[in-house]
Amino acid sequence: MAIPSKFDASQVEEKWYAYWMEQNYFASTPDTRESYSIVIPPPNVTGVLHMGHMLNNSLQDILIRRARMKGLNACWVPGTDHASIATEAKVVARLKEQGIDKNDLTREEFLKHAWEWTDEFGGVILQQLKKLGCSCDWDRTKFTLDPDMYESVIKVFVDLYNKGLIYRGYRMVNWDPEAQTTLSDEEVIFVEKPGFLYHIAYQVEGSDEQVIIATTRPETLLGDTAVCIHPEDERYKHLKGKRIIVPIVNRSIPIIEDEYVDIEFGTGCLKVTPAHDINDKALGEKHKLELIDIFNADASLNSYGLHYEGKDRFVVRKEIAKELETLNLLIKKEPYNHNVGTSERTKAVIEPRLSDQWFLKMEDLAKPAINAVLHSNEVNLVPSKFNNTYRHWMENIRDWNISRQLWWGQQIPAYFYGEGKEDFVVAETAEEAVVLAQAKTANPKLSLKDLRQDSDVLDTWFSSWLWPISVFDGIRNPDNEEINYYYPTQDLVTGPDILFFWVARMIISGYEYRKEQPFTNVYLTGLVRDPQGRKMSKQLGNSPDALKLIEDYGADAVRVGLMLSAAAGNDLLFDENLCQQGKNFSNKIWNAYRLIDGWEVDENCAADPHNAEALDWYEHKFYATLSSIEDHFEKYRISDALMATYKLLWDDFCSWLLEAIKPAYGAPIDAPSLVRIKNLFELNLKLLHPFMPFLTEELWQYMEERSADEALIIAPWPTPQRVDENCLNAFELATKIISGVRNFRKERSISYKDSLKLYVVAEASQISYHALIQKMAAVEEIFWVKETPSESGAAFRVDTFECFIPLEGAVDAEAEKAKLEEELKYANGFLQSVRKKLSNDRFVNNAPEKVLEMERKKEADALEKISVIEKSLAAL
RNA sequence: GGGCGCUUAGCUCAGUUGGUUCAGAGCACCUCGUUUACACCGAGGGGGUCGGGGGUUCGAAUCCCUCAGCGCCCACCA
Repeated sequence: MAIPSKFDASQVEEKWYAYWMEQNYFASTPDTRESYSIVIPPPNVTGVLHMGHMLNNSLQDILIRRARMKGLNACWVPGTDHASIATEAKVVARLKEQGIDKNDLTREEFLKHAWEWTDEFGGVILQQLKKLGCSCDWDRTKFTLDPDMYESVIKVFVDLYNKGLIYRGYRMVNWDPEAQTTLSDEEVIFVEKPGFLYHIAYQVEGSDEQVIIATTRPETLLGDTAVCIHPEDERYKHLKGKRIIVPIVNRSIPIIEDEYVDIEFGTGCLKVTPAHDINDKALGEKHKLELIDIFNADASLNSYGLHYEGKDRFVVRKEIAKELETLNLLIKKEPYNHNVGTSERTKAVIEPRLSDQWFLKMEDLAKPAINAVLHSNEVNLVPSKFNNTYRHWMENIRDWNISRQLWWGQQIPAYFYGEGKEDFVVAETAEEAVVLAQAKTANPKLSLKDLRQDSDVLDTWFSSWLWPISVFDGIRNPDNEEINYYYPTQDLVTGPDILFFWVARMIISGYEYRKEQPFTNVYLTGLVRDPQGRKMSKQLGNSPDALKLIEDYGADAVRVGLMLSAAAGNDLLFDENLCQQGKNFSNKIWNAYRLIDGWEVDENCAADPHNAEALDWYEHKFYATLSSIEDHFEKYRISDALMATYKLLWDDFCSWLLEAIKPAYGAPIDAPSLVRIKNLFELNLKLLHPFMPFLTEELWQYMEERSADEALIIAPWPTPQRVDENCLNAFELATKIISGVRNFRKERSISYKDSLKLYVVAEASQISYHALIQKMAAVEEIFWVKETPSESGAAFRVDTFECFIPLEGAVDAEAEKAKLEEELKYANGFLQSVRKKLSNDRFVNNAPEKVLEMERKKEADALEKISVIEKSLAAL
């Protein structure tokens, strides 16, 4: 069967992916082999594939494919995340389009819509991963809201509650007025926004005096319950103990003193609004101030807003400034930039708000997780520079607000039976709750219908932090075969943006629920940016369509393109040219095989010793490169591993080996050489397979008929062999001579069709690969001589060997001379610097013997080179 | 405001404990080439005082100090 002249990626990709699936190569079940497992960072169920997914899933596939070939029981668990706030926002928006208001629906009705949405779009992204070639064990696909996963989350909540680690607190939380839910601190992004610093006059009670306060949020004065000054502030000493009138509302509030106030800032006088500012809240508690919440859930003003009731806070800010102005109370309004917290998901400006929420105490839970990364190295972050970031966050960890005022998610298993703060019980089921409530209230008549389950759901991350355990059912059945076999997993590949959201918390839950790390290595990828260095975003429209890229270049090419510049932790400036480079590489390999495939064999022909020589060399080169590739993989330097493979294939295999053994036009190749080159090509395909699964499987299967257990995807990874360094060095010397001759031709515009004679001042035994030199440099004959011939021609030097090529007339003696003098000058300068070192006593006395030896060798080599050059000069 | 990191060829980056092969790679660039695997190619080539300054050392891209520029994380002062 003749191989097509072009590599048709799309057709090949579909064919082999289907074959791999059919043969169940991706599937894993526990057996006697060592396990190697990866859990996918579950993408949002409604998400679509973007460049970030392409990057980290390519990496995971490379790792898992290599592990599989190494004979490990490789298991890559795929799945999706319910992404409560993001998904709920999308569902709400779609309902709105259909004219349905979420508030008009019951919880059950809403969830029905959400599930419909999930079933419609959910998993699209998993289908897209298949196009990339991802070899996930699809039978294991999980969703964070699957019943078993749900159950695990609830079980953990109850357990942590019973351990006293989960508590309910009336706290200042981050309120997203658009999604109308709280956010964890991590979900709040501070953005610098232009605003104003308003200077407002407050009347001192029972006096004509006015006090000026400075604020960026004048609308909150409606909730002011004190004005605060610094106890040492001379300007305001006389005000101590007095009261002040809040403008517009005309409420009398106390003047309090606290060192919290910065005398330097603004007027040194601070209005205190405990309900709407975290610091003011603290002041309020310290000074026992009244607390006035002036906002509704959507951050419009409530009845405390008086005539502003119902209007949004930003509208009120403007209007109240105007009113103050007409009252002559607005003294000054100066432009002022300040940081404003915004919602990561909805971009809405966050309001600090007091409410009842559920919290998880983190400090003690974090301890083993700190130790694992920073001391015991049970978990390695790659690159390790993230250790510092990790430490800082973990050592200053705050309690985790885990409740969300949403419906899409795991409903908090707390059941209320009364109106009191403590009138609730926590249980896995309502039935258990009844029993608990009866006991707690000492009321045996209390029944199911007296219980009202907390309407909030849990933070999405409260389910994904269990992911490496729950996908193997290790929460519900902590001693099952799967969890014991696959846990801990080996590698986790994800972005540093979710180091705290997800990675740190998984480590925490791992130690809490399995007493050991959830994974050994965390490979943190960089962000994918556009060629200008900007983040890829929908708004900018600078993100290429991932699937279109695969269509245009082929999945293998896109993978190669991404890997080529994806050092761990470094942002990657993605340029489509990288995919082109990947495609070029595909083409190169494809054609290399076409060449081999086209060779006619002469069965009668004995093995050509020159071919054997070159094949021997490549074998050594291959294994030398293999060990460096293994080293790169050990250190998670995936792009280096790929680059080493790339150069091995392109330069060593194609440019040197294939050219070396390529038969002359129309001539056959000897059978033993063909067998060997095919074996070597198979080794190449194995090395390449994790990076370019489709192309390599296609070629592998072209080479010969393979049974199902001989597919490349499960072929054994090459094992390192002893490498003969002398062989590699000798070959390199030969290639330098070849390059020398080629350069000689180039400089003089001598075509390869014109054959040359080459004289080398050396013993024939000092240089190997004579036939190779002749063939690759198009040299008709090599003469091994004691002295440079005196005929007309030109010389060049390779290492310390003088090479000479006779050439009629066309040699410019002056130019030759100038060139030689230039070389001589450089060599002399080099010699001088070496001798200067060697004549320095302090160097000779202090430098290690090894270094001295090298310097002496350098000196000897330089001397030899100088003598060679001088001889040539004399000859001219 | 606190902490961490980065600055090496036009671009993206390697350079492990200071010392052969330390100034490198890929891409881009320049020159030549239709030699039947590949022009998605081949052969050859140019290009950096390793951000500036100072110091330690026999010796610094590598260690220390300082300045400049950039990035990230944390906190969030009205």
